[in-house]
Amino acid sequence: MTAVSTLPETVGIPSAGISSAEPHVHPASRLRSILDSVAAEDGSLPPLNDELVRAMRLPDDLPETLGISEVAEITGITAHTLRYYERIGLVETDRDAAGRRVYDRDALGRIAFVTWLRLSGMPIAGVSRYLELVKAGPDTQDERLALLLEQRAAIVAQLRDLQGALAVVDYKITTYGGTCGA
Amino acid sequence: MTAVSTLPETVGIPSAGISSAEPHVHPASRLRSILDSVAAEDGSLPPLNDELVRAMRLPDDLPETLGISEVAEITGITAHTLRYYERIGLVETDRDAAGRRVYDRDALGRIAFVTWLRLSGMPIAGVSRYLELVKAGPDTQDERLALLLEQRAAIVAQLRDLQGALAVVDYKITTYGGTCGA
DNA sequence: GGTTGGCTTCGAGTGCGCTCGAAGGCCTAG
DNA sequence: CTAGGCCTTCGAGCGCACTCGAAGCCAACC
Repeated sequence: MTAVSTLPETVGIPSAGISSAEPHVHPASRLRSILDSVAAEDGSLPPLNDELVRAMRLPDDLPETLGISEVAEITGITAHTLRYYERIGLVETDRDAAGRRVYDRDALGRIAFVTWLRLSGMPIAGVSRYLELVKAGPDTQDERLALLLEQRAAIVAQLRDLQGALAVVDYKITTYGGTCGA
Repeated sequence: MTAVSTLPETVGIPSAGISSAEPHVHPASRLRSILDSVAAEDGSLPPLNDELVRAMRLPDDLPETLGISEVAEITGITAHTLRYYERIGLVETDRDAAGRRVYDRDALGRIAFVTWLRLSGMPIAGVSRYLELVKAGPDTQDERLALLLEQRAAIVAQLRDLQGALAVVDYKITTYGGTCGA
C-alpha cells in the first residue's frame, strides 16, 4: 500500500534509433547488446518478468556514475538530445561541483524507460504527462494506468500495421524472386 | 519475362493512421474493415498470398471510379494529403473533362501500396525512389529488390523495438495491477 | 600560465509530413 | 440567373522532435 510511484524504472535501453528512417544502425551500444542477448533467449522478448528486468540492469563493471558523453555513447542518444530532454523536463540529473551532469544507474534506467515509451510511438507530451503523474503521487495511479493501457493499445495497433506492411513487402520480395531470380 | 514492373500493386488499404500519436482512430473505412476481416482469419496477417491479395481488392459494388472525397473517406487519407502526394509525384491520377481527379481500382491499389510503405516507416523520399525505379523499367529490379530488403529489415527492427516497448508497458501495467488492483 | 577539450546555457534553425487557406472554376438545383 | 458545393492550384504555415552553433566556464595537462 506504499506509494508505488517510481517502481523499478530501470528497465533497459532500447535501440534509440527512434526515427525509423535510418536502417536502425547507431553507434554500437553496450546496453543494447545486453538487451539483444536477453531478447535472443527466445527471440521475441516475452512479457518482462523480474528476472529479465534484473538481467537488463547495468553490468557491475560500469563506473558508478557517468558523464553525459558516456551516457550518449551507451544509449545512442546524442548529448544534445539528452540536454534537450532535460530542458523540457523529461529527465532530471544531478550535477557535480562544476555544474556538470552526472548520471547514476537510476538515471540511466529512467532514460531507458523514457526511450522505450518514445520508441513505442508515445509523443513527448505523453511521456511528460506520465512522468508528471508519477511525481504527483500515488493518487494518480488510475490515470497512469489508463495512460499505459491506451499506449498499449497504440502499440498493438502499430504491431498490426507493421505486420501488414511486412506481409506486403514480403509479397513483393517473393514475387520479384519468383520472376527475376534474386 | 515480360516487364514485371507494376505487378499487382492492388494490395490493400492500411489503417492510414500514419502518425502514431493518435490512438489509431480515424473515420471508419470500408477497406480497413475488409483488411480487418482478412487479418482476423488467423489474427496475424501471414505472408500475403494470392488469395489474400484477391480478398483485399475492392468489393464489386463500389462505383467503377471515385472522386477525391470518396477516396479520402475510404482510405482515411484527407483530400489535402492525396493532392499533396500527387504534387510530389507519389501518385498519379486521371482527370475528367472538368479537370477533376478520377480514381479507379488500380489507382486505389497504388495508393494502398504507398500507404503500406509509409506505414512501414519508409520516408516519402524512399517511396518516391521505389516508384521511380518501377517507372524506369525492368532493369532496375535489382535495386528495387535491394530497397525492399532494406525496408524489410527496418520493419523487423521496428517490430523488435515495439515488442520490447510492449513488454515494458505490460510490465508496468501488471505491476500496477498487482499493487493497486486494476 | 596557457591551451585544449569537454562541458554549460540558450536561442535559433532544420527536416519531415502534412495541413490549411485563398482565389477561382465548373456543375447542378431552385 | 444565382447560390451552393465540390473541385482546382499554389503557396504558406504548422507541429514535432530534434539539431546545431555561439559564447563562455572549468579542469587537467604540458
